[in-house]
Amino acid sequence: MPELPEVETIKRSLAPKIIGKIIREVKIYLPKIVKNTDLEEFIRRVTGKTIESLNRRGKYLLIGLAGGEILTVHLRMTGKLLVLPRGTPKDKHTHAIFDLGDVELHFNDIRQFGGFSFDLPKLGPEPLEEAFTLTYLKEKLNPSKKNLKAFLLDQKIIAGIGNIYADEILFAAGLSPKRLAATLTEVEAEKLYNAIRAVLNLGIKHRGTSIRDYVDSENRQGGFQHLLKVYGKSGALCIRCNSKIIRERHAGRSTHFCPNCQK
DNA sequence: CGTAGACCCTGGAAGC
DNA sequence: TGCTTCCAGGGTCTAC
Repeated sequence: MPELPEVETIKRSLAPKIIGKIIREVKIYLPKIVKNTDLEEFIRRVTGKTIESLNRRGKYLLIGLAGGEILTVHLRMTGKLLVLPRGTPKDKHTHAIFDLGDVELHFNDIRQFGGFSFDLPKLGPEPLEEAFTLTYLKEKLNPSKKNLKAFLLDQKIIAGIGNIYADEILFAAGLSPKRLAATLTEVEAEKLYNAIRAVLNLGIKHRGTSIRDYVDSENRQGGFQHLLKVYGKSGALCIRCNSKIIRERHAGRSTHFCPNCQK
């Protein structure tokens, strides 16, 4: 579900509520949410640890534990992390509860794709940090054989962009998702670079996009869904040129764009 | 190296 | 009304 702006919003709402708290007990109701580690070992490595930090890398949340270990969380499509009063009963889709004393952290995930790990895969640079430069983007565009949709979704190239923001970025840049990455001109590469930063920053400013399931740690929806220009708009008229927005499948994902003004 | 498709799941919407 | 089909914001694996 959540992409960079949603995970960033969750991080900001969650951090003041959990940093400094001690994980007194962990209950796992669905063992497969613990990835790459034996369940008993996972519980042992987490229990009794103070939460010292909360960071984001791409679409991952990084929970820094006393002693230096980092617990990573990926919410995939429908995962939620909710801070609730002590004793709140679990619901049908609550798969883990972290007892933090006065509050509990509930991991809730309808589709059961998300989970916890002590590993973090290799990811490209953060698009809103200094490491992501126009020069870097051009260096990656040039040899790539992917179309722009697949290029933006590749977490090893840039971390954190998902299906919604990829479509919105390409609209903002005036570029077709079908366009091959290596064919961009200097000017187009710069447009893409600026669109990536502008759209993601705007998404964060509006606290993410809530289309179906996304909420932050206080169960609040985002507001960026009201500002979408192409995602979910197939059949509607393009705000720039009045042509019909279409939907096609690219890179295995539903892709929305204006066939007239996205070149 | 690249991509296309299957897959992990549940549930809501749309089609018949 | 009820049954079926399609669709969903992600990432990983396999096959080619």
